[in-house]
Amino acid sequence: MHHVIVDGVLDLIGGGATLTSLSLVDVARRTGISRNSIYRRWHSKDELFSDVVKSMTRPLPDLTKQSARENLVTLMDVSFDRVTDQRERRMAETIVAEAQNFPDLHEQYLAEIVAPLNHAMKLAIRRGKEIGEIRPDIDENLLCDVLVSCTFAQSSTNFTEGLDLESANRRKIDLVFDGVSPM
Amino acid sequence: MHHVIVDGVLDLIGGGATLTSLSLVDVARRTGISRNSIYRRWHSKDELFSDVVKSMTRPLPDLTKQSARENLVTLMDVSFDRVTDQRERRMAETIVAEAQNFPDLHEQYLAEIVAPLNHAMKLAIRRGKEIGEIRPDIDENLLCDVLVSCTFAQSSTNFTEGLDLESANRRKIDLVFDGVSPM
DNA sequence: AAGTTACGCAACATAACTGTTCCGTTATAT
DNA sequence: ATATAACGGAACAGTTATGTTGCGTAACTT
Repeated sequence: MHHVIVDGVLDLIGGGATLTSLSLVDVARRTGISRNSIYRRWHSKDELFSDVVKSMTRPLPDLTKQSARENLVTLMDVSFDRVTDQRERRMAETIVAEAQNFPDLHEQYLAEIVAPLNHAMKLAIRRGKEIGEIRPDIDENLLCDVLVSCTFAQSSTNFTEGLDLESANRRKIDLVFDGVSPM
Repeated sequence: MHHVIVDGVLDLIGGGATLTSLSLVDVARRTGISRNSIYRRWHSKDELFSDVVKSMTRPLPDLTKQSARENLVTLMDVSFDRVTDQRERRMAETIVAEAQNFPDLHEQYLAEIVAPLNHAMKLAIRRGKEIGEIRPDIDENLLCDVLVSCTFAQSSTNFTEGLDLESANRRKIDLVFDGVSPM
């Protein structure tokens, strides 16, 4: 039941609803569960949304590869998968867009979804430095920012025309590693 | 009057409202203009929003510098300024988040806001290739995607801690140009 | 089998936005 | 000065969500 409702919320958000506009009436209609039962379980929309975000957390892969490039591509792919999922992407977009209306939810999102990816990225970068694959003078925050941006922004703007999504992350990593200047 | 209402909408969106949740009652209250007058001028919320997006278009700077790095930094700064503006950033985020509910608006946003920046970026990249500042084998779409992502994503995730925003764009350009691998 | 828990259905008052209408007032133009 | 256009105020019915309550039923426990 819990899972059905959380799932229904994700469906509705994925279908175009907004955190503000989503009504518990909609959720009840969608899931076939009485509005009453929903009110019994969650005392506010915020609590329900919090459980939805909790359901979105997934374990990140371990950094098993020896190559920093490989590890970073893996992380970007994971993040990209998440962005590719219509429901979770829309949920994330809506949380960002309505951060002011749901500040706690936004914070939870940053802490449970964004931060872990960020942390793993930095770890991979640091290891890349240790094994001499990344120059030691590179700003970890800056590089991390660039890479995470690439996976997140892809959804926000549809400017990616004629870009092979399968290999995009790998090619972006190569681009950032090798640079675009002539040797 | 026209301008006052459009401005009021931007204020409200910037203050946390959603395209869906924003009511013309709110707009009337905010602007002090009677709800009646608003209905007379715009027959739907979509038309009003369309004018709001129109008000957000700004001319992009010409690519006057000789250096591709400089031109690209300039473009990223312009884009970053836009993202820094609380109202326009929120408007953009909301349009993306509610693309399904307002497909025409989303298309207009892509065409009038995103596409021009994208186009200018690619032009700058192409010139960089011509003058030998960028390797000819670099995929323009890929590079453009990475750079535009950086400016757009900055808003979506607040992972940018300890990053000097003033110089961030320049340093990102340098990072992408020079690469992170040891020479 | 009896008790507890969870659920669905229905109703309720309250509140908010919509779209439209009618009417009075204030500018603006010629 | 007078006609036209633009505006504000107020009211209207229709729709929708909220939060709560009462009641009947189904399932699960011991």
